[in-house]
Amino acid sequence: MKKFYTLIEDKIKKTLLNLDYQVEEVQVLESSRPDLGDYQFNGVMALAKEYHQNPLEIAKKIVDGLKDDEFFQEVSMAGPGFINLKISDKALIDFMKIDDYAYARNNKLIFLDYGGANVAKSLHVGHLRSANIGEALKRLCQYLGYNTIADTHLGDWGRPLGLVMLELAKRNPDWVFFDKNYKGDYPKALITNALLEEVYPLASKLAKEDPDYLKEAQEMTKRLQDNERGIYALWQQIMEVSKSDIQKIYNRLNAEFDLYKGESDAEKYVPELLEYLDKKGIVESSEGARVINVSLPTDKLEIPPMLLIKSDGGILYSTTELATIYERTRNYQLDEIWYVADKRQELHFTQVFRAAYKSQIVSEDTKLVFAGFGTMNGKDGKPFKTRDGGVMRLNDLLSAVKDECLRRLNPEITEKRDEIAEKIALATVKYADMLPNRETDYNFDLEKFCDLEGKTGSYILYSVIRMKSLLRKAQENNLVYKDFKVIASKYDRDLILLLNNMDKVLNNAFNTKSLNEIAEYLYKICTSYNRFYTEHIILKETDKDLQESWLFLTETVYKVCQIMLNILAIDVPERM
RNA sequence: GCGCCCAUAGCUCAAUUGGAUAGAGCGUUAGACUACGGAUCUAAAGGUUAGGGGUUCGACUCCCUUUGGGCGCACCA
Repeated sequence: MKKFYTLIEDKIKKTLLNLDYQVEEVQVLESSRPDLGDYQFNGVMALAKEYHQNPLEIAKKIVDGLKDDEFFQEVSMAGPGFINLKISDKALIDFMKIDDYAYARNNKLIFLDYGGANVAKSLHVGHLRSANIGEALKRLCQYLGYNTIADTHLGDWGRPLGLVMLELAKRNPDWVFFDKNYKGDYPKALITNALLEEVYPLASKLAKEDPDYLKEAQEMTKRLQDNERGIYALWQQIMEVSKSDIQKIYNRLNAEFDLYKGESDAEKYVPELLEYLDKKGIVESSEGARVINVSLPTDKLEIPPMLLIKSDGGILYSTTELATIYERTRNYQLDEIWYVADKRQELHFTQVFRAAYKSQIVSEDTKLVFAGFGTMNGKDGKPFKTRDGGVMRLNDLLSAVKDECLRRLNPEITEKRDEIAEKIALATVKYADMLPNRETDYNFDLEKFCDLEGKTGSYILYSVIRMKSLLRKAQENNLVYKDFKVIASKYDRDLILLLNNMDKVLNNAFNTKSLNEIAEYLYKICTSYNRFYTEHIILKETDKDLQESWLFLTETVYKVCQIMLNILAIDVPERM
């Protein structure tokens, strides 16, 4: 991978070392004052403090050390000691010619846990963020050379299942699943998604209103956890139906998981885990329950203990979560595990992570990372509800946006209209979802998702498709674009500078685990390109060197956009 | 009660983690097509970064404080 910032940073570092300033790392930033330079170096003030010297004198020495380098067109200082750097056209042209956009592979393995769907419940818009962010992070890791494993970790074991089965039992008391003494085979095909979608919300509501109903649900949950034969058979049928529905929607979202494991898989490891923990001697009794104390002496505020076993002997979310880590670290040699979940779960994960380290289920050099995202709220602060009061399903959202895309689609396109509209809709939804900062709370607004103009996924696709179309026409006219020769205008130059940010953007995104920087970057490239595009009539240009350079630049921009879109898991249709 | 997070243009969001003049989209207003795709492009208006104090060369960012919101605090997931 070619790295433009590293080139500049190395030059500055070398200069500083020559001047006897001991620095580990030098950071150059894109200039906030384009009138003064392309890049800025702000480290002088810090050096002045460290070495008790006048910052302006240090800045002067650095400028003197750099200004003869033909890499720079201009090096100057300003204000309290900012260094402004303007790159020479020759350096930019040389860098443009380098065709190296791949990262070296490394042998690190990152496990990503995202999606977090619950079975027996159709995916709704609240599930969007985890799937989008998680999938994009996974692809980002892969692009940067890491190995990855993705698991959606289905919620398939706890009380929700107890609730569903209780309601089914109330409606069908004569079903043999519920007969403890029944020894025969169980009937098939009793469960449908429509049934589950009706039953689950109802049972959930009843449990909130009626303590007795809740108690019965707890008993049902316990029967499942105790592996009662009929209950387990019914559970399997629910799983089968629900899982395929969930997979369908994740496929629609381009979320590709290596594993569709769930809490039920981790549950098998619970007895082994409990034995392990007992041997470690870190499990304590508290009010009839079994807990792990996870507070540390260094804590400013107290972290409450992690609840391992309920007083009725049942297990909990935290227990299966810990068992999941136990399972994963035994099956794979992991360097990091990333959790992409609503940030309200932060305390829970803090407890689980600490318990995992304390019990040495994971070693200290395995990084457990919680990448929390902001909560999705409705337009009026209410949680994303449609008019009828229900939660909007993900499929309905996608279909609504797709309708809008179809309505808008170029009427001259007669083939594959549905497929194209689907891709544009997905791009629009995904882009809108990934544009805000990962940690900020999110206002769900259907109208906003249906907007296809301005800073949207649809705009990005339009721009990229237009680039492709231009390149196709150039090929049809037998125009070659094998080399980059001249920078003709500020539009060309701005675009080139933007392209040079790529490595920096990807690494920032990786370090902060947020995609908005990539989404933002894509938009910047597209607007910059569209400006360039309207300024130059490329196919009509008579200066052949100029024309070739413009086409070469177009192809490079196209290539970079494709890489970014691929990371965000957005597909580009041929036309739109 | 204890604690965490948030408050930026009319609306929805950014701000390279302490850098120079706080940026985008939508909306509003005014413009651009006998040329490569108008889902485009060019402009304008819009800000005491909730209020107050502090830290320093420099604060949307860090500290204190007031107000207003959201969230989490063991047998739910």
